[in-house]
This record gives sequence, structure tokens and C-alpha cells, in this order.
Amino acid sequence: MKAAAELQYTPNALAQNFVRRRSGNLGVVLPLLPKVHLFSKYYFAEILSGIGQAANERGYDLLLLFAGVEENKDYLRLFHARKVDALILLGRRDIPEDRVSLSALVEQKLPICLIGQRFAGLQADTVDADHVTGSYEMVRHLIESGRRRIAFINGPLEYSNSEDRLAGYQAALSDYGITYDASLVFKGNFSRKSGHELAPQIASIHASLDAVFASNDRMALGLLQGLNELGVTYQELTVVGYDNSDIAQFCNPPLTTVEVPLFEMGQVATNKLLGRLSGSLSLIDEPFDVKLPTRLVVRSSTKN
Amino acid sequence: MKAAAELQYTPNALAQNFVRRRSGNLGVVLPLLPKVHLFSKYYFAEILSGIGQAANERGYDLLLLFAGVEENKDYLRLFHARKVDALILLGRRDIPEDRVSLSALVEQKLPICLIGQRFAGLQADTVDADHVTGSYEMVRHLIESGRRRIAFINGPLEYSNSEDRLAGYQAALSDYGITYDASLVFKGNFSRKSGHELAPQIASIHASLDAVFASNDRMALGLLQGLNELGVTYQELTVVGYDNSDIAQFCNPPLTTVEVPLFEMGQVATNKLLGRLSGSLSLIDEPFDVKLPTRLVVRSSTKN
DNA sequence: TCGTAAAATGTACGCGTGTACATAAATAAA
DNA sequence: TTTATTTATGTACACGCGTACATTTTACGA
Repeated sequence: MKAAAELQYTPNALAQNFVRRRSGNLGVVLPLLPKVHLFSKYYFAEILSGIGQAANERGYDLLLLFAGVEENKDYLRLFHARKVDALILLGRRDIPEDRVSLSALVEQKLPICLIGQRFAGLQADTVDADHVTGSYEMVRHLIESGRRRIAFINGPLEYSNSEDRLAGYQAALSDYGITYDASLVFKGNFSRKSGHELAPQIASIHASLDAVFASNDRMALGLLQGLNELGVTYQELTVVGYDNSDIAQFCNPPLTTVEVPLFEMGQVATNKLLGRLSGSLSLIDEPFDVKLPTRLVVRSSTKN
Repeated sequence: MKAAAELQYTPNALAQNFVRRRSGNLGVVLPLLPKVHLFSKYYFAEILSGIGQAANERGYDLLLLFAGVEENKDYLRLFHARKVDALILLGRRDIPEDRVSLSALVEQKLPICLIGQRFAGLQADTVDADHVTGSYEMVRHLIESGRRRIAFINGPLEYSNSEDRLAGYQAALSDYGITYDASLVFKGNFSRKSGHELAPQIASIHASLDAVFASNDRMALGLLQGLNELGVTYQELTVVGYDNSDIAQFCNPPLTTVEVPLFEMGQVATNKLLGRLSGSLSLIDEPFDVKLPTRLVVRSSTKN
């Protein structure tokens, strides 16, 4: 060892990984770049940080893979080529193409974990926030502060997030004896623009509404701006969001929203997943499905 | 080839890289996680996206390295261990420790590129935005809209960005015949909090000021909030920012700011750097020092 | 002192490619 | 047809490490 130090010897990681038959890499699949704008970048940055910290602690490097790039489409190939030892997938949607790819991985018991997306019937490891409860708590907060006619702007249903939030919304209404009215549920695509585009529809019925619950902050913001342009102030119609992103804190009015533990989601997913590889959890074990708690953040948008 | 396809043969990337003596990885060094909050995550997300796209096009994978993790401190080791073929460094500061590490890399002509940070005297490849001009244009805009007494909140001088913005500020004042007054230059650390903390000082002289130019949006926002708490409205004292981050667009009032081409910076750095490896630019060639243009974004914060 | 066990040191081989070289087959020219 | 030339196919080896096993040295008790 002394001689090695004197000679500045550094093991060749390539050779090590080769002979060990493992890459030492944890792959992280991100959505195709242009689409990232749909989500906030905040979302990925936070989760990635959580993944990065946990991976480093366990001696794994992080390999970033952008889905949509041809080579990365076929997740299976990433394993066969030994580019990654395990895979975390972010921002997936429940579409046939991904279902096929993911089923193949699951069948072969390869170590993968989905964050923020559930595929019904697919026995894959999953980590997400408890959006049913998060959504429920938000609606409860609105109801308990005297609002009963609550509209809901949902995201695309290919995201299991959207289903979950709708479920929480409905459950809260039901628990407080408010009849669910499907005409109060609108559909956006998580972008600010889609919130903005719903403003005319919502403005036309705003007198009958006590609040609008947008399923993310960006849509809430777009709606607020759109309503404002149509002469409906935020004092007249309460708007709340979801995610607790930066803009929720700093926009006008500051938005009541739901905080999602993104960093922790990354950490937990990584630790559980890599735990399988190091034996603390076997590959044969049941898939895990972790739901981390969310937190209601009350700001002035619900304080009038 | 037909047989290979039938047998579902996939080359072992580990073995390929081993025998080729290259990892196929482009390393990206990010600051220690907790400190990321200093910058906006937006900053890294955008640059990373740019890097990712360019790297993929050139057949390289992205290896994320968090500085501060012991193993990653010694950049040289990353090369010796063949973990990366080239290195991009983000969010570095001009501190002795990094100077030593980086000098070693430069001496050995290893392919590295700094983004957003210049080390005076270090012959390393660099990509940055032209902050001197960006800052100059902002101050010019303020002056031409009738403001003459302009305070400046700068970031830490270990960031070459800060130097550059100060230089642009001074140059614009000089060109318009306004005497530089050092007592109008304040120091923050790019955090919203630091902007907030400067509010009392600035409020006390606000009557003598026409505008405050904060060298990033977060500090501008903090200052605005602080001033507001002290009873100084944004109508009374113009505040502008820098970066064109999300919050600049959505805060109240929307901030006039300077857009930085982060995505492109990542792209350019990657293409130039990997170009060295594929021969279009040799390792012996002079280091490049690219400065991409910024763009002034005028919003209501300078429209009163 | 000797014998036995434990620790240290030494040796050989394989991991799956790329590469260089040797050989065989196909093609073109004489 | 024969020879020269191109193209296809086959073979051997090295890359730098981990691992298993053989060998040597050391430690310790009888």
C-alpha cells in the first residue's frame, strides 16, 4: 500500500467494473428535454439531488439518461449492455410504449424504480408522495375555511398523480357532504398556459364558485393571470395550487399549496433500490410502494 | 449480423470501454448539494439539459459528480481512474483549493471546461455568458429611462460573474458621464435572504436613489420584499434583477432582468470539449473562452 | 527443537472486447 | 486457366483487474 501511494497508483475503474461485471452506475431516466418544461425543472432538480446524495453514499455513480434519445428507449438494453446496475425512472406516463418496455424489465426482475408514477397492475418498485391525502387536505382546508363550491383543474390522467389528486378531491367533498359535480372538474396539462386558457371558462362561472384548486402551481398561476386579465381578482375567487414550487411562494398572491418531499423521494427510492443489490432487500422480495407524506402550506391566497 | 440480431446479442459496454481505454462518460461536476440552493436550481437544470443534449448526440453518457463528496474532490483521480473522458465544471468559485486542483488538470492538458466561472491566469476552456455587456445593457436601460442614481447589489467576488457585472455597471455609468460612487455598491451572496437583509440600508437612502440593480433575481426579490415591509413600495424605488429566472417573471412586480442563455452554454461547452476528443479540435490547441450574448428583458418593474 | 496452524506472499487464469495478423475465399486482370 | 489483387473469415493476444489456489513465511504451543 505504501508503494502504491508513492507511485500514485490509481485503480482503473474501467477494469474493475469489467471484471466485477457491474458498472457501478445508477441510471436515471429523464423525460425528453423539450418536454421537461411541462414539469417544473425544480421537480427534477430536487429529486435528482436526493438520488445523487443517496447514490454517492452507497458508492454508485449517477448516469443521466434522456428518454427520447433512441438508444435509451430500450431500457432492457441498458442492463444488457451493463451500462447501469439499476434504473430509476422519472416523469413517465402510463402509455402503451412504456408499459411494454417496463413489463419486460419487471418480468426479468431487474432492479428498477419508478418515482412519481404508478402503472396499475405492474409489479414494479414505486416511490411517490401521498397525493390522495395531499389533495384531500387541501380540499379540507378550503371547506373548513368556509368554501363549498370548489372547482378542480386536473392534469392529464396518464399521470397517476392526476388520478390520485382527483381521488383526494372527491373523498374530501364526500366526507363533508358536498355532492361531487363533474362540471367543476377541468383538465389542463400542468403548464401555465393551460391554466391561462381555462380562465374564460372559469371566469364565466366564477360567481358560483368559492375556490379553484389547480393540481399544480404553474396552472394555478396561469389561471390567476388569466382571471386577472378578465377582471376577476384573486380577492373574488380563491385559487390554490400544488407542489410548493418557488413561484407559489413569490407570486401574487402567494399561493396556498401542497409541499411534496421531492428530495426525500429521490433518497428513499435510491436507498431501497440499491438495497436490493447489496442484499438488504432481495430481488425476489415483493415490490415496494412507498408513499411519503405531503404537507399543506397555507399562504395568503386562502386568507381573504 | 443477422445471427447477432437473432440471438439478441448486445455488446457489453463495460468490455468495450475497457479495451478502448475510454469510459464514454462526460463528467459534470455540480456543487455540494446543500449549496445548490444558493443558485437557483433552474440554473443547473438548464445547463445540464444543454450538456445532455449535446453529449447524447456525440455518443457520450453523462456522469453526474457532486463536488464535496470526498471521492470527487480530486478531479485528477477521475481521469486516472478512467471514470470520465472529459469534465465540465459548474458552479465553481475562485478559491485556493480549486485553483490547485484545476491547475493540475490544465498542466496535463486534460479536457476540462468551466462554465460560468473564469479563473484569472488559468489557461482552461471556459464558456460563459457575456455578463459585462449584460450588466452594461441593464444599466444603460435604467439610465436611458431617466434614472441616474443607481445602486448595485453584487454577489461574492469569488465568482467571476460578480466581477463582470460590476465592470459592466461601471462602464455604463462612465459612458453616460455618471460618477461611480462606491457607497452605492452593496454586497450580497445571491440568496434571497441576503437581498432581504440589505433592505434597511437601502431603505434609509432610498429617497436619493432612482433604482437598484441586483445582480440576480433572487436578491432583487428579497430586497423588494424587505423594502415593502419597511414601507417602501416598488413604485417609489425601481428594482431590477438578473438571470430571468421563473420568479422574475411571476413575482410582483414582474422584474426587468437579463436573460442568460443557459441551455446554449451547456451545449456549446459540450460540443467544444468533446470536439477536442474527436479531433476536430486538438488538445494542444489554445484554450477557448466563449462568451454568449445575454438579452435584456424589460418588464413592469421599470415601467413606472 | 519440532510441528501445526495462521498469516503473508506468489502465481495463473478469466472476464469480453478490439486489434493486428494470418489464412481462405472471391474477384479481376492477364 | 493462371496469377495477382481485393475481400471475407479465422485466430491469437492484450487490456488491468479480481479471484482461487499454491506456496512461503511467521507465530505459537508442545
